[in-house]
Amino acid sequence: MPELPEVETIARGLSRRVAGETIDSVWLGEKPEPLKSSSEEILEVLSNKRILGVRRVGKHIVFDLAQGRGRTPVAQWIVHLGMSGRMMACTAEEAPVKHTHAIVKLGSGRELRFVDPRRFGRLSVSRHFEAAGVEPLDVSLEIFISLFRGRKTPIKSALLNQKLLRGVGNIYADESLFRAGIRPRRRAASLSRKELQKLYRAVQKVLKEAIALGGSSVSDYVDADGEEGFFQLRHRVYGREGEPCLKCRTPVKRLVIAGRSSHYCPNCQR
DNA sequence: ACTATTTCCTGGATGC
DNA sequence: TGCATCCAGGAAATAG
Repeated sequence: MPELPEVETIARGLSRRVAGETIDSVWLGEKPEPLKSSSEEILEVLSNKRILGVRRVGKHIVFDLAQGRGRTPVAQWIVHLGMSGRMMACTAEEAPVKHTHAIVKLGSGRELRFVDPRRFGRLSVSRHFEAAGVEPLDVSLEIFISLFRGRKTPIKSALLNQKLLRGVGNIYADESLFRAGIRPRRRAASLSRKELQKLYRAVQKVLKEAIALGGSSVSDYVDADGEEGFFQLRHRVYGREGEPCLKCRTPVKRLVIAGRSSHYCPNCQR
């Protein structure tokens, strides 16, 4: 399940492979499940464009597009991988795998393919893409603290809210809360300044470590080159229900908050 | 203005 | 072995 570190890894890999390429043609499956854009809009915006580069915004992969040989971006192609989405760069000879919903043929003969078995992913186009929320790795401590002011929702839910912080998903929310020593059910507004500062540092540390390790490969995540990440080996609570806490040996607990599994150590987190 | 709940989707795991 | 059921989760939609 791609969150910020996985999407960052994928976007970097894609940029390395397809930056500068022209888009020759686009094929969209029957139900590409576009977010805000119709199939017609996607085809219209992508045609005759060149990919300037690929970057990550929150959990979105953003392809910056220029007209013809131009150097200024005039539109963006935005891909959200959802739960099971994959964006792969491959040669035209490779047989398309099941659940391929979009194929973009590039000038070099290579192709970008969007594959998504569970269909939670979304494709869209925009001419002025702006995401809600702030980037957790760019935000200042003061702004970070202000995000949670007056919020009665559990801190876990607040971390998952993409309109506040963008890019943090279930794994990194749990791992950050563990490292900050904060229970997931605590009301966001009840956290002290000191606790929020710990959380701020924990979020940034966890995300940076995960990016350095190529993300977490749970279920079937692989990056743009088909490589697995290694941060799952550093998970301290996520997916470890019943197993001993790596700090104090207390069994890790799991509860459901906002419909999401939340893992924490009842002893280390207060 | 917030917050909580439901919905979408399918592969894999579990249970009988 | 095979079939039914449950579960995972991001974010939009809906309800409160």
